[in-house]
Amino acid sequence: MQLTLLTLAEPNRFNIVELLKKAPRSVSEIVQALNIGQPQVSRHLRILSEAGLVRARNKAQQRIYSLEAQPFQDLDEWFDSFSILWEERLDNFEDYMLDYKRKEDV
Amino acid sequence: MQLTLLTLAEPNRFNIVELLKKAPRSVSEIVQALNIGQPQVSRHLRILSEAGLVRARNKAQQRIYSLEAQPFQDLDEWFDSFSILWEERLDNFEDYMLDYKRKEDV
DNA sequence: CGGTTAGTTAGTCATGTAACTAACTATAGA
DNA sequence: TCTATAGTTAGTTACATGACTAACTAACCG
Repeated sequence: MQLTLLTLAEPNRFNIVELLKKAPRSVSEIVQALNIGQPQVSRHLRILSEAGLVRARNKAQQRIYSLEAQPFQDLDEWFDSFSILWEERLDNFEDYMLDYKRKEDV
Repeated sequence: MQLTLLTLAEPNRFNIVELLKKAPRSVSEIVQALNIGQPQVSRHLRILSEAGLVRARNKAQQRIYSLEAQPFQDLDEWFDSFSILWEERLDNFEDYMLDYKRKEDV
């Protein structure tokens, strides 16, 4: 998960992922969409691939990249675990904060 | 969101956030939990703070840091948008893939 | 085969950033 | 006011990583 975050933090890779969310794409399609050269895209795709975020299938000379579900699902769950911060039962959360403060004050 | 990702990608900051998810904490409590010095923790907290992920309140000489909800909520929503990758209606998703392939073949 | 299209790999360079030490600031208490 | 506690800021160094160019590999086609 740590690895997934690190991989997504790079802006070009973030953009590649956004692109692939809409549909699988070939390397040259990705190159056209971003503002960097083909070797750079290739390298970022390798990093994404090694982190398990994308997968490639061959289509003649083309390589069609698409997203893998798992790591995104993992992060989705992780961020869900923060919902305590905003969810309905704010009152309860505040109780818990107060409780913490009480503990501090000892 | 980009910024939030970048900020969270650093392992120590990730750990700090995990800690603060459980409860607000003072700097020294965080220092004890991690394996780096106080200046480093202080610096990471500043970065987290500038990215809007945490907030501090003063308590005598201590600074008590806690999480801000908003950026986590934003990322939670963003990752939700990937649920097309794994959710129930896989069949529909496959249709959509096939549709894409058809487009390719033209 | 020879060429063309599609993509990857290697090597160099520059930049950003994390860790460390040392010095500084602020609050509390005797 | 002097000292101790709690944290921040500054300056240096080292390392990781992204961009670029050039060279390489693979698949298809005439």
